[in-house]
Amino acid sequence: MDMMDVDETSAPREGKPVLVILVGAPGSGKSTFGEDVMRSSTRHWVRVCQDTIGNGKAGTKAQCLSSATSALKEGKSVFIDRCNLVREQRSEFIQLGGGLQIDVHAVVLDLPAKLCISRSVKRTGHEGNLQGGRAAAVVNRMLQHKELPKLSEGFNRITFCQNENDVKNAINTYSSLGPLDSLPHGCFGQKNTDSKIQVGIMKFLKKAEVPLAAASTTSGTEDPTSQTPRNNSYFKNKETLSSISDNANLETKEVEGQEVGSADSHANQVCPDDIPTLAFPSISTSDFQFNLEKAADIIVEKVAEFSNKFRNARLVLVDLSHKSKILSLVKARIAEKNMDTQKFFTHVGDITHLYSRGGLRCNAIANAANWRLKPGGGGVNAAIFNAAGPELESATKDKVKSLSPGNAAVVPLSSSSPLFTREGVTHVIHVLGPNMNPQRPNYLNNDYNKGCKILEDAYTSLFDGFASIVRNQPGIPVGKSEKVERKSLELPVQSDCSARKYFTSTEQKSKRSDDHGSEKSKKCKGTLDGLGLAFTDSKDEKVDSEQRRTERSRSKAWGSWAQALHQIAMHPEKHKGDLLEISDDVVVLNDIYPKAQKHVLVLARTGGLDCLADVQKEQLQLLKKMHDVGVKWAEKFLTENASLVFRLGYHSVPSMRQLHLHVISQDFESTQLKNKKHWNSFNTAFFRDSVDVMDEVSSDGKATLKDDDKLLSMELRCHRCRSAHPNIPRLKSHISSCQSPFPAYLLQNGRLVHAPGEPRNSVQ
DNA sequence: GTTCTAGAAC
DNA sequence: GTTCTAGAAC
Repeated sequence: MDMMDVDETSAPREGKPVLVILVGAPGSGKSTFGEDVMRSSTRHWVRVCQDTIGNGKAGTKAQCLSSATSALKEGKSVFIDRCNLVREQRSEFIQLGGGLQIDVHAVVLDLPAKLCISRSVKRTGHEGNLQGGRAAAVVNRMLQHKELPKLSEGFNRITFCQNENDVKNAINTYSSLGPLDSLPHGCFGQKNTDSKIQVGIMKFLKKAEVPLAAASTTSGTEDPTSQTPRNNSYFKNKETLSSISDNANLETKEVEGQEVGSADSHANQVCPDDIPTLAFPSISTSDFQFNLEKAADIIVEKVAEFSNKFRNARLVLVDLSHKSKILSLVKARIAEKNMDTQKFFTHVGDITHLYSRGGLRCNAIANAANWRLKPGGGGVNAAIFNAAGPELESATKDKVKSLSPGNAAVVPLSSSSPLFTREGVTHVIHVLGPNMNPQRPNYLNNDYNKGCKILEDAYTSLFDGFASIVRNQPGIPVGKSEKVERKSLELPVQSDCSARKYFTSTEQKSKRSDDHGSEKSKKCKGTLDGLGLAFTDSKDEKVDSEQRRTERSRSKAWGSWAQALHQIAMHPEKHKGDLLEISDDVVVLNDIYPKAQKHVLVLARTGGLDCLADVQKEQLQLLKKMHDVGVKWAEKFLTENASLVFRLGYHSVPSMRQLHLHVISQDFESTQLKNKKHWNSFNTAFFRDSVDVMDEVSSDGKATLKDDDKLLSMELRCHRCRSAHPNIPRLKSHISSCQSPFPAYLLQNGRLVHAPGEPRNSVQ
């Protein structure tokens, strides 16, 4: 504050402003945070507050953006003081900072909801006029939709504060950030679900060492006034590690105290941007003295090429220092070309500690190698060999002896390597670029025609190598392919069993087991082999009946996403871990998008039996078997929860190929039940009760289909009291409390399965 | 089947 | 302004 307005001419070139996006509910203390920092900071700060910017009227995001822009252009650092709880609300501000090539930080005031509410209820004269009783509801609603910021959104640094002490520390950090200082990049202070996932995996791997979700900002670990980023030394791994290991232990205990579910249960927690990631240093620009501008052009060009081919992967250019010239050159080009910063961004940090110190998960890292592929030298090469342990050297030797400029070699990391256990890195890709340093081998004597060509080749080889890792992650799992595929790539354990398999063994097929009963190995084998669906049609199904049926049925075209159940029915042994039961006739599995508390599928294994329309009298026994197995599972679930009620039936027109019986509890309590079609497919005549289907096939040789599209767009009615509701949320809130008995129709013929004596009012 | 998102409905 | 739906893309 005592700092005078710094105009552009007198502002030191290095003293760049910083854009800090405050994230937090009303009452979380955003304004106080800004004010506290401004009170004691030697920087010139501007607080851009949406509540006050409108001069009495409600402010807009656009006003905030323009006000922030002009302050930043004047060299002033800016706090964005609005809730910014969801990603989309933050994105334009991040772009703004990216365009101006300045650091963009998030400070997340993730304090207990109770505290935020009590503060906003109490306060009077709040700028946003949010006070009194209304505040509680608003805060609650906002918090329900909060999306914690991620580095991949484009932040350089994120500080999470979960209690007042964290807030105090963060205020200190920013208060003492002088005009010429900068703060280390990365995630700080987060103890969220990500760490739980990782801990779960590490437990499974039985690794003693549990990675930090991120280096904590708790007092002492961070010195904001330091000009050198804490994570700048490649050679102090051991010391730095032990200095934070106390924290790590504390955190381990804390997290382990919580319920750590199975890997499966985390599937829906996987964040959308947990995708295969390659971190790479700039090739040839340090020791090999390659021209930075030319290198930056090539990096951006090659990244763009890669991104066009691979949508489900991301690349991160990493360098140690904030002052890295190559990073800022590349950053400028990213902004210029408006590149997707989800898929490509820059990161300041140590490439051997991206996850443990920066919260950035990378499956693969690139090494700027020497031609002999030997450890030592210096810089990135020494650091990576050092961090990876002796295994990397031997694995590299096994793979390739030497590297000529412009080439890359993919080396899988042993699961005992600290890079694997601590950072989640499964592969190191060695790259050798062109050399413009007379002191080093293969000196090009400033021939940039050759040099550029070689550097381009080097990046092409690097990205191709990464692509081969991504591609060799086994294919498409049940239902939604991409999500699980991401999951499989995200977690070291899975890569351990799947991706690496590609490199270490070509004889996995001989291992296919036929002991359906054994479930012992399901954790790894199941999930991993389970992902290995190939969509080539199998030859071992009953070809004769297949042909007859395809002739007969009106050859419905099944999309690629509709094949998963068919694949499972044909090759259940490949999916053991995902299945509840396998017999000669049927397979039982949980619906991966359950529409109720309990929702399983009983899948027919007969080839060519795709839907109810394909069913004939010859399948009557099969239908009975499916029904019996379905009832058996319903009864099993009823022993766990007697209040459930089950209904068994088929969709008149299923979305997934391969005849399957739904066994679904009638609470319909599921976040996966999202739209009218979902509801109506289980609660109109479109849903064909199994008992009725069996009766009809028995008497007429075929089931009646109710495939009118109108059924799926019918008004929403409660399945118990038949009351109508305007939309899905209102319907769901109604059914969560509706106690009416089921309609008489459902109470007949055993259409519902419930525990003996339950529900009380369902007596026929 | 899901995801994404424009724009209708409130 | 926000919530919710519905259609397209995959």
